[in-house]
Amino acid sequence: MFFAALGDPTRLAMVERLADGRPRSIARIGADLPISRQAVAKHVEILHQAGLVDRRKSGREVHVALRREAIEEARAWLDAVGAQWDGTLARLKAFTEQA
Amino acid sequence: MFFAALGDPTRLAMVERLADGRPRSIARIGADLPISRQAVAKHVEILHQAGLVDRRKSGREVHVALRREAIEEARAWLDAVGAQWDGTLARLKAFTEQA
DNA sequence: GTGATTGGCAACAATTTGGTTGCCTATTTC
DNA sequence: GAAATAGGCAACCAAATTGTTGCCAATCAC
Repeated sequence: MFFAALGDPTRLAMVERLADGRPRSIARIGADLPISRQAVAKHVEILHQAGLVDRRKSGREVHVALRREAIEEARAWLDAVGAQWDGTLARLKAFTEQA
Repeated sequence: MFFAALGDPTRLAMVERLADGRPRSIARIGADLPISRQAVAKHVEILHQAGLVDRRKSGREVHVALRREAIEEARAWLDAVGAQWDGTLARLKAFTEQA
């Protein structure tokens, strides 16, 4: 799940750092975190399964990059919730049904 | 935490239904869920601690309402991530430091 | 007042999660 | 080639999460 992946503080910090768009190796991601490389690898795996990051192998390293589309998906979900709240969605629905 | 509260599928479903802006009692929220009322109450408590819902006691019932500001906060976070990606944030920072 | 309904509290069980360590292979670097 | 570095795999552990049940108090409906 999407939000679940962002729900862990360690992963949220990872995402925030990757948000500059620059890919990083697993070792590099873990460099400023107080956990083992294996723990970092597990978090990356969870982010990957949630569709939040891409992994590209290059030599002995794996470069992890944030997927921009994933962020936009999450925004779209929140927009939908906000729209429903406004009643905008209901009005839009009425309009499309009429047309 | 914010995203963690949205990370559970049951709670996500609750939020989606509450997104119409209408408060509901705990019993009412649980009516179409396959879990006990006590489990529902626990989920509501988690949503409340995350700042996602308000609770208003009325007689023997507790009315639970989604907090619109919470949704906007989440959107703001995602916007910030997107902005950093664009470099917009970096440019904004350069601007404010110059001023 | 009796009975049903709403919700709180506490104890408990099962599963998931977040972390560790040890060992292995592959790839650089010298 | 030897040593160091990057990462995968598996076993294991502790703590948190998600759910349950039983019981209790308050309130509503008749």
